[in-house]
Amino acid sequence: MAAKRTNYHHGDLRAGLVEATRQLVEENGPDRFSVSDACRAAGVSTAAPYRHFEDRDDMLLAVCEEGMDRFHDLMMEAQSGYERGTLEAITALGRSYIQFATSEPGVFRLCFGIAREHKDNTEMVDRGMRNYGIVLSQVAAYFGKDEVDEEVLERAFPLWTMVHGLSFLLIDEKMQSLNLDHDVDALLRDNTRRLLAD
Amino acid sequence: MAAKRTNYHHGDLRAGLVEATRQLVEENGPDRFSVSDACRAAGVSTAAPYRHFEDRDDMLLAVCEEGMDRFHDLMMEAQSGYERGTLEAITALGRSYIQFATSEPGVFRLCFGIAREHKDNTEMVDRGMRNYGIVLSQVAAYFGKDEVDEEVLERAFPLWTMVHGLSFLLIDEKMQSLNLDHDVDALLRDNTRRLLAD
DNA sequence: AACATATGTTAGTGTTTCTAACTTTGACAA
DNA sequence: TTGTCAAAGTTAGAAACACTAACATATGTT
Repeated sequence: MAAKRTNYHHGDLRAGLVEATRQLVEENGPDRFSVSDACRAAGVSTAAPYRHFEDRDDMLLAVCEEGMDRFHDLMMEAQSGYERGTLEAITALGRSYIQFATSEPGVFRLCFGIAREHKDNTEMVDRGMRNYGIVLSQVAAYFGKDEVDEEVLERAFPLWTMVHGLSFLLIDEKMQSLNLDHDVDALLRDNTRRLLAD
Repeated sequence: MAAKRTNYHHGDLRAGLVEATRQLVEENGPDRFSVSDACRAAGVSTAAPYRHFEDRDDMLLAVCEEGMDRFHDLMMEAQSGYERGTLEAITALGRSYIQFATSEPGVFRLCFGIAREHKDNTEMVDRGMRNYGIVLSQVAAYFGKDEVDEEVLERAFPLWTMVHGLSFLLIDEKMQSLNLDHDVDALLRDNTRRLLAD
């Protein structure tokens, strides 16, 4: 993994470190991540990252931002196959949420589980709003509206809570440990329908 | 905070360290917790904890177990005021979930957010099942059954996902950062009703 | 070609987790 | 009452870590 390079300069160390950080977060979990590990993976000294990042948290934040963008693409892709404002389109968005969480739980935890600093970080808040906006827009269409009003906000939020919770229960393997055997896809479909009903 | 003691022996250092750990987890978050901090708070040397705990994770695990028990009491207390198997009783359980999460987010994160090891730990799995069992039992009663069958499992799980997700969104302050203004209690009530409907 | 700047390195400080070896204390048997 | 032992503390130190300061090298501009 440690690409031993011949040049003094790396080329694009920042990107290399972000990728190394992302991989390590997936392998060991966000809290087990160490700057040293990332340096070893990138093949640089332990002081090198500090030319590109403030500190350890800043490296994790970069992975977060990148993750949010990847998640955005995933949602856009997911909704593209369905007619706008349909239950299927909204369910597909939920499925992409769960897919993101289960396919890269480390980054997901980083993005959604260790919020502390994100709240005050415009980079993250903007990306959060951008992503949630996709859902809001679909829910608006579902209710036959072309703008997001109070009712849309009220009806969309429960969907978020549900897929968010389901995602965490999945990556924390609560279903395995409690011996619960649920069909995730059916669950997602039924819950979405029920939460939008009434 | 560091109670300087006069005795060589502490009395009940294990309990003292668990309490110090709990407090620190609340103050700084689980990932910022350090054994050294707990030692300072308890007024002992940094080697002392290792007479009572395997390692750092084991200290956090102890806080977890204690937290699960406290959560159990909270749920029992919450449901006691309502008639068994009613929507109100089930909603009250959800409310206690959210109350636990928001009143001690550090411990909540520890119990539900950093599962890694818990899955293989019978102490935690048993407590998890014990707590979830309270919900299952109420949902069974709601559907007029006196035992937990497949249908009860199917209908109860969505409730867990919903309150679980809501709890995380609350403690991660997503509503604040995205400027969403929802009435949590109303949300809980409506979602519970919708998820049980049909 | 000269220089300023960006981006790397080495060497170090202070903190951390955890272990090894030693010390104190309380409990219990003789 | 006293001797002994185990439990539960201590100090000292190893290894890993985050981060900084001072120095080195490459790169782009003039």
